[in-house]
Amino acid sequence: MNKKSEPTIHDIARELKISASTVSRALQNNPRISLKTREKILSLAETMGYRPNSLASNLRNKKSNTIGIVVPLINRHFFASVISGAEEVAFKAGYTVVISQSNDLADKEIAIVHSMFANRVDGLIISIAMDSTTFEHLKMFTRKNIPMVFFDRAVPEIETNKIVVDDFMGGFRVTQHLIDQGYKRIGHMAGPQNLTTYRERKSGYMEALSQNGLSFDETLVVTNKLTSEDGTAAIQHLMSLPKPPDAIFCCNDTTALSAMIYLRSEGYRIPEDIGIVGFSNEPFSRVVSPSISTIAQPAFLMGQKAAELILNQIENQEKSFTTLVLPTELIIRESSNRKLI
Amino acid sequence: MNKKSEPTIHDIARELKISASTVSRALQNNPRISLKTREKILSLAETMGYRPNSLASNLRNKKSNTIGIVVPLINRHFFASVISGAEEVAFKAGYTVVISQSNDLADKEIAIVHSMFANRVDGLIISIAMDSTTFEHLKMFTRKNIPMVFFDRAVPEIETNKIVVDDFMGGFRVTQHLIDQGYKRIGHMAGPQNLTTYRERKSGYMEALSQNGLSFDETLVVTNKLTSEDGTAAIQHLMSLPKPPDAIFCCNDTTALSAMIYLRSEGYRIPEDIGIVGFSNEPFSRVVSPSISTIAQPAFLMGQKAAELILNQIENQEKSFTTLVLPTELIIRESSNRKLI
DNA sequence: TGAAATTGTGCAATCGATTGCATTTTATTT
DNA sequence: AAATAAAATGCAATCGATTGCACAATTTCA
Repeated sequence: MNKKSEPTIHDIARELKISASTVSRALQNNPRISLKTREKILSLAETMGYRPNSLASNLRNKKSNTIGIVVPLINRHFFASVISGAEEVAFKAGYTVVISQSNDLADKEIAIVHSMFANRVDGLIISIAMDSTTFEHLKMFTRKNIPMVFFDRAVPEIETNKIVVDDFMGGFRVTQHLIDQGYKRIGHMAGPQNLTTYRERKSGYMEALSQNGLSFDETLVVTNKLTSEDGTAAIQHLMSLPKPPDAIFCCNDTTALSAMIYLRSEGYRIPEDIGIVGFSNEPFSRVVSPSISTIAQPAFLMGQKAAELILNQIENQEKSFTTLVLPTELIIRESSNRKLI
Repeated sequence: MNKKSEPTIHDIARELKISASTVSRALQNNPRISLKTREKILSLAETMGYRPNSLASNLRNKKSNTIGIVVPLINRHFFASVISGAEEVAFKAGYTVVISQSNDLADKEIAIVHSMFANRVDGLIISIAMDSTTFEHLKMFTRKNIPMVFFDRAVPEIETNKIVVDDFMGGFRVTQHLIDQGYKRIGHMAGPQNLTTYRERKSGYMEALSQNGLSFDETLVVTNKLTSEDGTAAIQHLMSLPKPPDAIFCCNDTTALSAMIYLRSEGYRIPEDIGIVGFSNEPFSRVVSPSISTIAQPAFLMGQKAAELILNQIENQEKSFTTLVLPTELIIRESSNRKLI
């Protein structure tokens, strides 16, 4: 590759017949260097096209100025938004962001986390893989006192910073809304119950039923991985029950959409015959027809907050852990609005 | 932070009363180290919880095993998909990916690129900011022989690897399709003409008109930044013309959607009265109603190819430059399909 | 058994920037 | 002018891993 290696502070020093220390200090605007020398150095650095080598200074300073972000899939609106928010804050603070996706595979997540440690990231922002059941690789980070923030999907048994949305209230609001709309048999498409996120949504759902004197019917709950296909399979199953539901709270918008598509192909009217509510407010939910009622999660904000938390821990030696519960917002759209609020 | 610093090869060496060189070699499975010593070392490394420090080895090897990716906005489906594809390939090859977003601002792009150079990325994958008009920061990379790949938005004057979709054919196909559907006055919402991408789409549009004996009417072309608001403003303008268009080729799906929403609010029927085609195949385009005809760009593939190209240059010292033109696919949906193909 | 060949390890420099402490230079004071 | 204080710069070690070359240990062969 580039044989002609880059100019270093030593090259500058040699040229000016001074020491590398002086050059280093001048470049950092250290007041111990006289204005005259500093200007000479800065100007030569400029003409030589000098660019500091972060690898070297990171090594010496034992600090990489890098934050790692691990998500299940970059190519998902929610995660991309979180990354976007985190990158924005990190960049402004002079940090670089390295990103990897676990594809929801535990093994890949472990490999990623080890690689991030090898790169000595100063902090880790992570939403764990659906598959992950052991967390030794993450405990390693807390043991080594490397700041970490879980977002969206957290590990309860690891004590560290967490940013979640209020999934319980989200599930509760959705269900209450459906009840308010006069739906009587409300089904639920749940996600993997090893993830707090989905457990909480289900709890909120159950609580709302209970508070309204509706009985909880386990047969109306389908648990799957929430892919588009899962959604189709689930809705088929639910509608084939002896007493099918008249409304469904889906744990994400993808399954909500699959359900809608299937229901419409079967001649059901939405929201008149069946009400549908999703979760996450995907970009498409607003524009499909009927538009999908859903819960908005402040993804971009979540990323910003995650980065702020991490930076606070890195730079201010903040030791205590924070759990941030961001509010969710119920967005009522056509798919559940039969009383036309 | 972590006072108790990490175990290093020296710690292992001291413990075993051997030299750090031996440890280093053993960890790399260098055959010069005897099996017995190697096993002793590996086992101790394991129990000490040793993790190599990439910063140090990167410095020594003058190689960061890192690829930089710069996009206008992470939080955009197309870019997120490219990143996702590139990350996948890079990770498999043992590379870390650092990502930044320019927000389409030239200044931020420059800062990012400099920071990536400071971090000594081994290669750069970039889609330039709409705002960028000077490219000194990118020429620096080519001058230093650091592999680079432009994707989607390339800089013609810089000779390096490029991956683009066939924008010309995309524009051509869209227009030909509209003509086939019997539309007579076809308008165009164009993007910033300093970007090849958008110039090519427009050229394709003009060529199709010409090949079909339709005259090109400059007043039917609106050029803007393709935001949702731009789309609304543009469609209002176009429809207020004395002789408004009966079809519009929008340079992205976002503006196509804005246009559709406005047109429907004004009582136009789509596709009967007006045909609309977008570009990029956003996830929402398939599911809105009417669904939006558009051009699919193989974003994930683009990211994979970009990473493969970069890796090939890094690892195989490939010197020649490649330009990859990926095919586009016209997806005919409701918004333009009045003859019901 | 001794010399040559083979195998295994260690020394020390290197990558480029940083920094505590020592030293030199300049300015200030008496 | 000498003494002291203040300011500017340099020396050398350090961060942790790598590697060419030298040296030591072991094996092989005559």
